[in-house]
Amino acid sequence: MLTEIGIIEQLARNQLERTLPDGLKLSQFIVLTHLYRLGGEWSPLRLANALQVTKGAMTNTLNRLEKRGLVRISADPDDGRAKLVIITGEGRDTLAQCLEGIDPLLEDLSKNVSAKEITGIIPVLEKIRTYLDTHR
Amino acid sequence: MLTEIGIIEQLARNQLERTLPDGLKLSQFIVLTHLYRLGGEWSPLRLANALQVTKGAMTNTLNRLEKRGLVRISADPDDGRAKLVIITGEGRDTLAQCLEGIDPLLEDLSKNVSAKEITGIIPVLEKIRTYLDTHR
DNA sequence: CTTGACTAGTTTAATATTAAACTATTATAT
DNA sequence: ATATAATAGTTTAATATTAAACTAGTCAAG
Repeated sequence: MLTEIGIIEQLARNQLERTLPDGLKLSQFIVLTHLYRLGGEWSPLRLANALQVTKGAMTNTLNRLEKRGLVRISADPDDGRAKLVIITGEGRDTLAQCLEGIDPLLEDLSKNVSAKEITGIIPVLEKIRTYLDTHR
Repeated sequence: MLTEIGIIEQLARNQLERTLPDGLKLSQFIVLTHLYRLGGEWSPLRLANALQVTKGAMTNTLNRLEKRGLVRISADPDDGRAKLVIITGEGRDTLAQCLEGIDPLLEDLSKNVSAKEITGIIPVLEKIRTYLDTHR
């Protein structure tokens, strides 16, 4: 089962990456999606933990997103060690553009796998994720 | 849903990698598992396609496995360009040892997610995989 | 046969990621 | 208050991966 999940992840990653605009990496897209969906200001460390990468990787990803103007990074006024990251208007626009590219893929997928099947597996996936998340 | 799958993949990858013996990478473990489960001789290219990595990555992985004596690589007698890869006895032993390390993880998982739930999602995962596999 | 297109595998340069060392802050315990 | 531990983020060195160039072998058309 985990092998299956691994292969799906790689296939999906490859196809997604192909639809992203000029050099936006999947890691950057994921951070952008996260900031957009959950909203608010996130510290780099919280992002790294939520998305399961190291702090160093997050430093790199955030710097690239900031250079593109897709996120704004500021000092945390309450903690001199920390920073706060928030998605910019341009970031939201770019994300919307990405999602447009992805839509046809999901449309196509939904012709082969019913919405019912998808919604059926999500709770189980969440359970597995939660388990893995709390037992590491 | 794909985000969920992505995070599961990363969590599982991290935990699996921790159980593997001295410096055996997940990529190497996956190749070994594939060769063991499906048996027979596989060309590097077939392996690369089956496991969704580039030929270059497979060259690297196979060289490392060969140096450890876990696979044997020979020239394909029927095609001067090709090679054939097969798992060795030592490879099988090492794999068995890896699986022993993983067993407790799966045991633990099965306490939180029922076998029924797992077997329920597998056909859907396979469907998604097959779809992604044939539409790229 | 010979040429040209294709295929299998390797190599190269660029990039992403990791673990670990490091810097700078904050929290805690006495 | 002060020393120690813990935390947030960056940097570094090592490694894996990728796309693309490259080498060598095969196939197919004429």
